[in-house]
Amino acid sequence: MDKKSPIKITLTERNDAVTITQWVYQTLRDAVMYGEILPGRALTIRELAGIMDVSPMPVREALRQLAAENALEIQGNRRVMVPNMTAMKFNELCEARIAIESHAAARALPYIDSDLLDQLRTLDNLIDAAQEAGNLEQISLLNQNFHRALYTANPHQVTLPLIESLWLQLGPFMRLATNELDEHYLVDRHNEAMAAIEKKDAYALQVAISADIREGIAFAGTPEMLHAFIENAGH
Amino acid sequence: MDKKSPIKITLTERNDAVTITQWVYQTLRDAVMYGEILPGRALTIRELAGIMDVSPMPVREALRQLAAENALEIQGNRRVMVPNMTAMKFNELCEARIAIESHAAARALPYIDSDLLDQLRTLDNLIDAAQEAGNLEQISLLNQNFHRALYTANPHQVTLPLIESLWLQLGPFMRLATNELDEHYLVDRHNEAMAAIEKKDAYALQVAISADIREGIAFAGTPEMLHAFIENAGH
DNA sequence: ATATATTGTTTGTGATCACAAAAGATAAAA
DNA sequence: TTTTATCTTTTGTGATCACAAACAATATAT
Repeated sequence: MDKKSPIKITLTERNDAVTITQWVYQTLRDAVMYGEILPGRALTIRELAGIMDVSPMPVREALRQLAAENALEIQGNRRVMVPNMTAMKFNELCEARIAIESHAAARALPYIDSDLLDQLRTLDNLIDAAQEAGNLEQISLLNQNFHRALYTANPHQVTLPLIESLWLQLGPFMRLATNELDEHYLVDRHNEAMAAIEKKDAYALQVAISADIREGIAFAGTPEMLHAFIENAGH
Repeated sequence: MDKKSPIKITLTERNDAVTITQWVYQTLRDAVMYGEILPGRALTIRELAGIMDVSPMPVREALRQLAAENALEIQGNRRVMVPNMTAMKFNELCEARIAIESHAAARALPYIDSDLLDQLRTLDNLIDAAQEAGNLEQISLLNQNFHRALYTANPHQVTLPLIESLWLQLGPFMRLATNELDEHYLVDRHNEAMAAIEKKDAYALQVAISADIREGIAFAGTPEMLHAFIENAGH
């Protein structure tokens, strides 16, 4: 029955306060972000609807939304899939992250108060703990929370949706690489970021954020490793 | 019958090679970009479907896609509308444009050949002509084409969708201001950009693009004018 | 007159169906 | 074996419908 590799999706608990479309969207988004769907694998509405036990309608809407966020790709054939990755594109995504996120950080700086600083410190401690425990998923989740908390300090911020789109596009391939890593070494750049915040030093903050992003990538594996995964991911 | 102000949307010709959903999407996108829909005005699926003489289904999908691109806002009440603008948010959008587009320009620079340079020159001449003719819509359309052509020179480029999202968010309010301008003065920064390209000077290119964006905003009106429009747009 | 309850209407959501296009499978021809 | 043609199945699209939640308007009570 399965056309190609069977799709295995982690189904989270249905919350009644949320529409079916929203639940389907979140579920598929997580599946993409955590690399549960192979790039190039054709996604059909009815198949997903069957897996998730809903009608095709909410799936249609969720797929379209994810495509608009560049998490999925709709080909001319109307086929939907996780886009294939290339080494060059991966690099562009990383550089885009650095450019936009360091900008977002600098723009948020004037709005950061001591409350938020405490909150960031708490997140940083949680990350340290997750790192000792070697929980990779927890680390990347908490790391996202750290960055999100920083950027959203700016109440007029407009770049977070764009940043989330980049995270979504990188997500599946970060995972592919980190799966193979049993040992990892990560300098804590968050401390540098928080020191910069305390000094209200925008430039130092940008440097710290850039370094954090670059090392998060490096943490995903050596360039050679990453490229091997990326180029073979479609097959 | 009209709940509030009647919605007037420019209906372009239906192309049979395109799905109804795509046509509806493009039509609504243009309507938002050109400020044909008032910010805060509630958009209902059935009303738009009636105006465009299609079933509610394609309208639903188009609205969701535009919302995912931050062109529309879905409130908790499930109401859809063009988001209201504030002076601070407007400023954030402009600064985000500058940060991302100058990055995209620098990343495209190594890929620009003489063919594309000629193409840019042609566009620049068309802009000059439109400027003499005083055709505001033509100017902003050609200006977008100029920027798009530049950024897409990079075949691995990933930021154009993000940039288009920013253009969409700014579009309606650029229009509100420019409507009131009968006289305008615009330095041609595109020449500076092309000079930087010829010299393969990334920094000079970023300066030129930044200046072009800033003056495109200034061209939309004095800050005071703009703010007056923005703050009153919702009422 | 103001606040509260009730009724009728509109709206988004999600399910089902019909249909044409795309993909896959099978048979025929080279 | 490889290509080409024909048939079958699957799939996205778009229309229609049922229903509950949101909204608007009216009536009732304070």
